[in-house]
Amino acid sequence: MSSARAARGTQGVGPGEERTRPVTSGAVDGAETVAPRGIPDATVARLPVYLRALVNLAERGTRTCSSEDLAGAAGVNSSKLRKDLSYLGSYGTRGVGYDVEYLRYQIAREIGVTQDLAVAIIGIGNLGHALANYAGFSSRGFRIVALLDNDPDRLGEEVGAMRIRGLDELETVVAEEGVSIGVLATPAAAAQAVSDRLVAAGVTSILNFAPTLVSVPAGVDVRKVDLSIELQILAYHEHRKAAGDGSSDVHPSTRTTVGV
Amino acid sequence: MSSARAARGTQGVGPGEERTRPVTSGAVDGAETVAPRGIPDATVARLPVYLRALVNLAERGTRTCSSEDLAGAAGVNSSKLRKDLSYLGSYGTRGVGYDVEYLRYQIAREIGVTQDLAVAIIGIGNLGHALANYAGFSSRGFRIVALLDNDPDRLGEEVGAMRIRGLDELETVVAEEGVSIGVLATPAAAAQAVSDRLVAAGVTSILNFAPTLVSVPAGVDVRKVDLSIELQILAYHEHRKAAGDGSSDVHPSTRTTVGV
DNA sequence: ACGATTTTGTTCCCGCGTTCACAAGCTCCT
DNA sequence: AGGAGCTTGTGAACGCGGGAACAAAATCGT
Ligand SMILES: NC(=O)c1ccc[n+]([C@@H]2O[C@H](COP(=O)([O-])OP(=O)(O)OC[C@H]3O[C@@H](n4cnc5c(N)ncnc54)[C@H](O)[C@@H]3O)[C@@H](O)[C@H]2O)c1
Ligand SMILES: NC(=O)c1ccc[n+]([C@@H]2O[C@H](COP(=O)([O-])OP(=O)(O)OC[C@H]3O[C@@H](n4cnc5c(N)ncnc54)[C@H](O)[C@@H]3O)[C@@H](O)[C@H]2O)c1
Repeated sequence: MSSARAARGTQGVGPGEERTRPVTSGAVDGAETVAPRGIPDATVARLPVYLRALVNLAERGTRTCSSEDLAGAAGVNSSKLRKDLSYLGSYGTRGVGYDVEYLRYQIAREIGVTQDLAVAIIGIGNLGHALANYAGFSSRGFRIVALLDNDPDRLGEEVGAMRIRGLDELETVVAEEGVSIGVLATPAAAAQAVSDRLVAAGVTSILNFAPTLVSVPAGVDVRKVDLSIELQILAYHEHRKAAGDGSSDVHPSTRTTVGV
Repeated sequence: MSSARAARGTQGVGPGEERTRPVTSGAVDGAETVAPRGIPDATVARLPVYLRALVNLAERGTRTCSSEDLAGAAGVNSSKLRKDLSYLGSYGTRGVGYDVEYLRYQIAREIGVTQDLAVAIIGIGNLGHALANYAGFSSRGFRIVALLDNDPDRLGEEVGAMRIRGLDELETVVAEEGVSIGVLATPAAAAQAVSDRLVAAGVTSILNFAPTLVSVPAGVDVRKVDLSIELQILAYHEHRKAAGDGSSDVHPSTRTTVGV
């Protein structure tokens, strides 16, 4: 309880969350420098990208890399990368670059995936099956400890190396396995109710695939993955590309650097 | 050479794209007022949310709604909602609110989902199956016209109401069905190559589920959905919640219900 | 030993996005 | 008819994030 952070989770797509850090530019006098703890949300969202890029580099045998290299691998501006990393500390060496292994560890530690977090998936239908079978989670700091569904026909079914259990075991599983993240893959109509039970059982992070808003108390984070919305955003641009051909926007011809 | 510098699509998670509209303060004199066409990316990302909320309201029989109502249903600030809608035009009535049906149509038209867009899914494994079986896409402006895979064992397999076809049919399908959006659900190693073929065949929008960057020429949009990254972002906050319990700020001013 | 070179960490600035606050406009009641 | 009460649409303030530019540090070469 406690930890009444100002209302946090609602959406997840954009960094449109809220307060980032209490830095408060102010500083009337040089007395208080304020604890610099608190990494901007935009940076937090990129750390996993850097982590993955570092893992790839390490697998390829690279020992050190410059911010330029890493930024290229992660698909971001090198200046942004350096600023992001500077929030964690000074883990690079000027004139040399970053030690891949060391930085990898530091980022993993900052994210908190040095030891696996327990994850439960609720709603083992089409999507739930895919998630349960996905090997990528376990290699990235997560341990799927339970698959829950309320359809009697599914109970006991083996998915991956795991058995589907009844929804009535939710509270037990969360407590016994120390589940910290719940993945919602139920129909939209069931999402809020399941979310409420997860929260009541002590889960404080939810990844929601159902196309609906779930309300949670302060202190609980919800991120939403909405594939229809992703497609519709693409549709908008597609639409504009086709229609606005002669209006304002560029030709489909070579306009490499659109920006700036 | 770093070059390449894919103009538009790289990430998809944040609104951290680039140019929003070519407004460019310009207009030395009061002659040209500049075409107001060009909706901010952040707004575009929310339009589908509003659209869904409106559909829900309509199904519930609601005829009109205020910006406050709609904002509540969509989980955003009403002020933001009004400003977002103002980019589309003046579709509300002061003192009354918005006509649900009318606004729904206007947003759908702006997004470009009044007639269905053709979608092809490439890589019909765990995730591809789930996507192919998902009914939610067809009801939201998309028509899945092809399922492609390069595994000979999968060819001909029926998924949903559709047969899996070979990757060699990619170009044919794109041309014949007028595919405008390609969904990448192949392993990461194959993503870039498939993306290249899609683009060469004329596809200008890609939704990428593979945990890797795909580079595309200017004019092609890529949005990335990365579930491991979503989990890791949750992990970060989880981590902080557990560790920073006594470290920082905030009084326990129990602030409930987030969105509403 | 010392300067040239490389690359980080940081500062500064600009522009987008969010939010407040209010004027404009519509409806309804008296 | 006229005013009271809402609700939209927008102008303005402001804070965050992105990117360029620069200063500090470390290595290399001579
Ligand atoms: N399949 C996709 O590709 C896809 C894409 C986008 C969004 N989604 C969303 O993800 C969710 C799951 O999609 P799906 O295709 O897997 O649906 P599905 O119908 O195949 O699976 C839903 C599962 O949830 C179970 N369930 C229902 N109520 C439950 C409850 N109260 N508690 C626990 N389990 C419950 C059902 O028994 C079923 O097994 C839906 O909200 C859907 O809109 C799916
Ligand atoms: N399953 C999940 O829940 C999940 C979660 C996050 C990310 N992903 C990512 O989504 C992608 C698909 O995941 P999955 O679990 O379905 O994997 P999968 O191995 O089950 O399916 C991949 C499919 O792609 C096909 N394929 C391989 N190379 C191909 C090519 N060149 N052209 C066309 N098809 C090809 C394979 O035959 C297979 O059917 C992967 O990149 C994975 O990392 C999956």
